[in-house]
Amino acid sequence: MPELPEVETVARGLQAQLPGRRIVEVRFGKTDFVVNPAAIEEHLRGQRIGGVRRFGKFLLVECEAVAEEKATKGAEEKDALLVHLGMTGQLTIAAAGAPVAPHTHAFFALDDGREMRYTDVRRFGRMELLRNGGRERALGALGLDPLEASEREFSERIGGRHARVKALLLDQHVLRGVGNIYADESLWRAKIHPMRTGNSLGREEMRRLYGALQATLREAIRLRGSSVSDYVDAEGARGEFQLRHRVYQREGKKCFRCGATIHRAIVAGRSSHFCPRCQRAPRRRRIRSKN
DNA sequence: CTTACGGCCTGGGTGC
DNA sequence: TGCACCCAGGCCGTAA
Repeated sequence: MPELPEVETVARGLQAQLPGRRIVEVRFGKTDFVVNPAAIEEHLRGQRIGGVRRFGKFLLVECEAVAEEKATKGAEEKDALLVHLGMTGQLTIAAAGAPVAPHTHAFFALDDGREMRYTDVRRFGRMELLRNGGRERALGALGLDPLEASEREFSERIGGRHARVKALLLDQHVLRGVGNIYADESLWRAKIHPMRTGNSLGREEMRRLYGALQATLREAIRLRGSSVSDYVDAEGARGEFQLRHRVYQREGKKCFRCGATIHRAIVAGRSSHFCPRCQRAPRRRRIRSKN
């Protein structure tokens, strides 16, 4: 599942390969995950790739018209191809003649004979061309990057909320980039139960969670992400952080810290994995009803 | 406004 | 061999 570390790894891989390359042709297979595919085909053809960046779980492939076409466009914000990998999306670079993996639905032919390809079994991903002002509309509501947020900013965003901490970590409007794997792994490291509410966390717990989240994300980036299903990097290689998972998809196995049995429960509508001994459950759920 | 929840999208894996 | 069912992340509508 591509979350912040996986998307960061893909972005770095593409950034190492794509800047300066010109897109000579765009082709699509299925397009139900693409916003206005015709506009992408027409507009990106001939553009030069400037750079590739990650924003939360989104990839931004920044493009610009080459010199002779610039005059007609004027000086405006750079165009960017926005890509969200969903659950099973893969954005890879391949030789144009290389075998095409099943479920490959987008091809961006480059001027050096290679192709950037988008493969996505489930097609829960998304692709859209962002032009003037589109960036703010598409990304403006997202929260802070957890690796850029200060401990104070983190505390302010989590601490004032009544929602469960698991839901808050997953909420892209609170923090951008955290998904189910890294929420569960961070909560385990910080010894905090996923059903705790944001405003129930003490100063020390908040400090632990902030530190655990950053440490987990940084280590996962270093190991090039978690390959639990389809995730691969821009070169098609799997990550290794799945080998370091302490709770995610370890239901019934022993806690690495205390030996208790890892549990799984639905929290915030998502499978949540935790150690019932290390991560103490809150007293009780508050239940709201009318009278 | 905040929170919780169910449904929808898709198709590989699983279990019978 | 077939087939119903589960599940994943993001988003949206609805209700409290």
